[in-house]
Amino acid sequence: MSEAPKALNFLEHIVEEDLKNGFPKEQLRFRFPPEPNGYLHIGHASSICLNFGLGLRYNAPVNLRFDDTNPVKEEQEFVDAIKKDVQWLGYKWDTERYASDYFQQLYDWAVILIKKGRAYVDSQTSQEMAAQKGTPTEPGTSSPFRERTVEENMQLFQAMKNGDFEEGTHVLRAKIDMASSNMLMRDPIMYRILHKAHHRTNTDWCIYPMYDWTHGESDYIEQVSHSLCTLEFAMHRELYDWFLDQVYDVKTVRPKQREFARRNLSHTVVSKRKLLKLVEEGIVAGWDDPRMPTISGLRRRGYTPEAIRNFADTIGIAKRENLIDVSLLEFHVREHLNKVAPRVMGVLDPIKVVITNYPEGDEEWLTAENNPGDESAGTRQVPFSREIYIEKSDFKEEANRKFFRLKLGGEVRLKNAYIIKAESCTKDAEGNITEIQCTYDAKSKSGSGTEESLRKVKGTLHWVSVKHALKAEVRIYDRLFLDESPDTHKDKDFMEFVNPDSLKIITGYLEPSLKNAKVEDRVQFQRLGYFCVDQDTTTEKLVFNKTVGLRDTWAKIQQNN
RNA sequence: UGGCCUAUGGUGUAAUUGGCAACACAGCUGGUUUUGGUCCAGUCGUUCUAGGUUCGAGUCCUAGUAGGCCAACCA
Repeated sequence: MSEAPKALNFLEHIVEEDLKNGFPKEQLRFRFPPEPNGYLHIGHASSICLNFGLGLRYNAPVNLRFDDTNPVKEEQEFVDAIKKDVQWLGYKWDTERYASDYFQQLYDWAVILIKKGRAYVDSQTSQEMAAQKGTPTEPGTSSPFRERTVEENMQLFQAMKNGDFEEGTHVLRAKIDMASSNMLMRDPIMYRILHKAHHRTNTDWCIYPMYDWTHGESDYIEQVSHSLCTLEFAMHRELYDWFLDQVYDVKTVRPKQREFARRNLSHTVVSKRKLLKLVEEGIVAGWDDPRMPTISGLRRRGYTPEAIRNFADTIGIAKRENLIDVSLLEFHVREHLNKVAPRVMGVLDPIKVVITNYPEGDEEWLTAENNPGDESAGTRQVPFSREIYIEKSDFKEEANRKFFRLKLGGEVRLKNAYIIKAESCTKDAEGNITEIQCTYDAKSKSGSGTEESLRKVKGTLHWVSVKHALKAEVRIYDRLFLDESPDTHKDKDFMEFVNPDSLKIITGYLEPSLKNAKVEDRVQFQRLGYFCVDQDTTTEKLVFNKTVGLRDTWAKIQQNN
C-alpha cells in the first residue's frame, strides 16, 4: 500500500508539527465519534476516511466512539447500522467505546467541580436562563442561583441524580464567565434531568451529561491525541479546553481539538431532518434507497468502498466552504468499476432485429471477453440466433456520417458476433419502427481470424438473442435534486428541487449468463453503464440498479448540436 | 452592534513554510480501440481588492470587501 509521497493536509501538518516538537508517535490516537441517532452519509464517510486514514498513516489506534448522551434520540438500531457501514468502508477500529461508558467518571468529576466551586445547580426555567444569556454583543447576567454554597449544590446535584426532581427543574452549570464574548462560556449546562431509559445504561441514570462536558473528557479518558471535528465546533474549543483544565494531569496525553470544513456534495442534502422528510414523504423508498447519500444507499446503488475512499482522498480536507461536484464521486466509482466489473450485454430499450439469412432455428454460442482490460477475467459464452434485440437508439433509417450505428444500407459489428447490414424495416400504423431486417456476413464471426472478421466497421453494437434473453427489472436512477445546492436557497425550500425523474423502472433483456447473479454483484452493461443486483431480487425476478452510466461522448455531441 | 473562521482555475485540494503556482475532476483537440467505454498525447485557464515590507509575497504586515459560524436542558 505504499503511495507516492502525497501532499499533507493541514491536519496532518498539525500532527507532523506535534511529532517534531516531541510528541511520541506511539501516543497518537484518533477517534470517530458518531451520535447513534441516524444513518451515516457521504459526509460522515469523509470524516471516517480522515480519522481512520490518519490511523493508518501513523499506525495509530482509532476508536469508534458512540456519542450517546441523549437517550431521547439514540437507539441501538443506529449503533448496528453505523458499525456495519464503517466496516463496509473497510476500516477496523481499535476499540468500540460509548460515551455512556463514562457516565460514572463524568459524574465523579462533576462532583469535584462542584467542590472546587466551578459548577452549580441552577433551578430556573430554560426561558429564564436564555434571557440571562445575553446576546453576542451584550454580556449575560448571573443566575440568582449562581452563588449557592458547595453544600447546597452537592445536595441538589445528589438529589438530581437520585431522581428526586422532575425534568426541567434543575440543571448543573459550569461557573465560568457570563460576560465572555464566547456565548458557550456563559455558564454552559453540564447536566440535565431526563427520566428516560438509555439504550445502554437503561434507567441507571436520570441525569445525562451534555455534549461539551462529555466529548472532551471522553477524548481524555481514551487518551485521544487529536480530536477532529467540523468547523461549527470551533467556538466550542475554548470550552473543551476549559473542561479539560479541570481534570488534566500533566503525566497524561492532553487531547487537542481541531476543526475542518464539512464536505458538501452537490445535488444532494444530508441533514437528518431533510433526509427523513424524503423518506416520510415517500420521495424515496427508505434510508437505503439508492438515491440517498447515505452509506447504505450508496452501497445499494452499487458504489464500492474503494470508490468512496478514493473520492474522500481526492477531495482532501481544508477549512473553507466547499461544494464538491457529484460528478467527481461518479468518476471514482467508474474508475473502480472499470477495473473490477465484468462486462455483459443487456438491452434496455429493445427493438427486434431479424437476420434474414441466418438459418431459422439455429443458434450458436459465441465467446465473449469478460473484461478487455483484464485478461485474467476470462471469457464466457453468449448465445446468438436469428432474432436479436438491439437498442432503439442504435438504429436510424437515415443518418449522417457521424452516426456510427445502424442505418439502412449500413453495416455495424455486433459485439462478439457478426457484421450485419440493415436492409429494411417495418413500421406500425403510427410510423414507429417495429422490426429491422438485416443480413449478416457469415464469415465475419468475431475472433475467427478470417479476412472478413478483420474488416474495420465503424460501429459496434451490443445485443441479446431474443429467445435466450433474460427479463429483468432495471431501475434507472438519476440525481435526486435538480439544483446543485438545493438547501441553500433562502427563498425556496429544498423540496422544490426534487427531480421528478430520479427513478425510472423498466424491463431489460439480458444475456443468460446473468441468470445466477447474486445480490450486490456489479457488472457493466456494455455501452450503457454499471449496474448492480438489488436486494429485491428473488429467484423469479432479477432486479438491477443503475449505479452510473458510462462516459457518453455521443450524448455530448448530440447535445452540442 | 461583538467574537471566531475562511478567501488559490468552472470544481476540489496542494505549493519544500518568503524562491519557477502543482495534482485530480470537468471542458476542449487529436490518436488507439470489436464498448462513441478504457487507454494515450496535447490544450485551456488561477492567488478577493488596495496599499506596505522584501532582491523576491499565494505565503508576512495594514486597511477594506465577500462568505460561513456563534444566543438548544441537541450533537
